[in-house]
Amino acid sequence: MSNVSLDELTSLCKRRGFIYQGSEIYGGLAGTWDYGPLGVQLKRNIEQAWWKMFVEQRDDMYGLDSAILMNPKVWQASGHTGAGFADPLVEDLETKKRHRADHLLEDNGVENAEELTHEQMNKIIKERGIKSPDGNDLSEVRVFNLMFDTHVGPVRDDNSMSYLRPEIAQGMFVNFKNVVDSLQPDLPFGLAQSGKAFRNEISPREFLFRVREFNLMEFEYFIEESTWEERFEHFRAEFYRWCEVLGLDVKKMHELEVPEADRAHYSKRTVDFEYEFSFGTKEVGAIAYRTNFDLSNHMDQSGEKMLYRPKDGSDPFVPHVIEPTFGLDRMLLATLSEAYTEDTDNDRVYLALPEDIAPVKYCVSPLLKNKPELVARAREVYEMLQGKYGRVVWDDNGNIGKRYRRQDEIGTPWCVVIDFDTLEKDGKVSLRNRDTLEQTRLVPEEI
RNA sequence: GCGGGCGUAGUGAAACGAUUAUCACGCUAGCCUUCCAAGCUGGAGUUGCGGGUUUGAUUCCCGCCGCCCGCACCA
Repeated sequence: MSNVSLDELTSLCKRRGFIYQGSEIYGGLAGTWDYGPLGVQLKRNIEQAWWKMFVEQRDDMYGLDSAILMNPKVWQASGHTGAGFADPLVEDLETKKRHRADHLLEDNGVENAEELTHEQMNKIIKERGIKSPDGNDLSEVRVFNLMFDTHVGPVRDDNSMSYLRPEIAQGMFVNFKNVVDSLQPDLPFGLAQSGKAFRNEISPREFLFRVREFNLMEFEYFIEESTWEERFEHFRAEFYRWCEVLGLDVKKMHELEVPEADRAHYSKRTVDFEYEFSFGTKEVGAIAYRTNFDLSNHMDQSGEKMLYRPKDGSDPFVPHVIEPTFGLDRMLLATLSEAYTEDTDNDRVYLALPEDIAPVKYCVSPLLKNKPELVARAREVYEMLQGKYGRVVWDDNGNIGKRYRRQDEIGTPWCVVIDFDTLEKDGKVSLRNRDTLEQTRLVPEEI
């Protein structure tokens, strides 16, 4: 619909109270954003729509809300303390370009380089005189860990070290046994949760797109191995149904079949779902077939039996997993980009947000502010609508056109105006539609 | 993290080594206004942070923070 620039969108978000830069009065903190009053309402509406569609309206999905801090053994079992999240990097001393040390070694004929320690990598680079792709000397190997570390408890030593979770999936894997024991779900079933995750990105960019603290919504859907392709396709279709809830144009959604070399360490197949942003076509969600990598590893590491026991008495097994992931902030950014509409015919900008997720549902105004009888009736209607469909706001500032423009910019789908005909004729109020500008008249009880 | 550019009200801009930093829109109070940013009269609000040079710094210099572009990275 629109191809709004990030600058314009960022500006509107700030001006109207959707999103502010994190810690702004102290000069900001890169990669963090704060949701203002309208932004948090929009975010919650999206999250709730997701929960409703995928958890409440299905009988095979179970909700969960696990802790952000986890036992560090979780991250060893999941592979996040190794290559990928803790990358060994070297720098070209001339060009200052950075390269993955393990990739460079493999390019130079060293096998399984990612399993080497950094000391071993340094040694090989020195012994064999390995240069950068541009033929220059290299710096020492340094680890760049994408996980934020922290310490749990009063003593700051290696034993107290933990991490802020870089993904929310592990909370569902480690609770697999608990849910099976307490609810005895039949396979297939899913665990769903939404929440914060943290990644210490090298360079945050593009507004809400690449950030250091973000919200994910995802589920782990446990299946029998033989059914994985069928389940994968099911969620692929569901993904598009979800995009419609957000009002996203499916023509702007693109699938990227992630080649093996680029896939996560746990994944046997991954499809990224990308949206055409003004700054490029970028990932907003994905579906990954994680096999039984996670449950198997947790079973090995913890000694707990991560097994599903079929009720027909056949052999227990470790289920496989399909994992659909939705980046909440990225989805929200796509939703705003899509909704942003320049209506030059009417000299206005409005957010064509779907009614279910718009932060404000109704605005109520007296046609004129200086007529007490109009104001009084408008107040009654305002109070009547309060809480009926979510957020309702009152606006009597300036003139009616100004109020419409203001509500347009925050995406309020309906404006209710009380005028003289309301009082003198039939009690009907006007209901103005954000997108069509059309007005209908009806009694307030019919709204 | 590297290289380049940039940082003045909420937004977009202007100006200056020196009196109280300007303008538009927006916001706000009052008047007015019988449905799409009209008008009138008021009001609030700005030099990112820290240091240096200087009689005097928003302006010049340095550091930090942040933003943009490119590279790299991106489970």
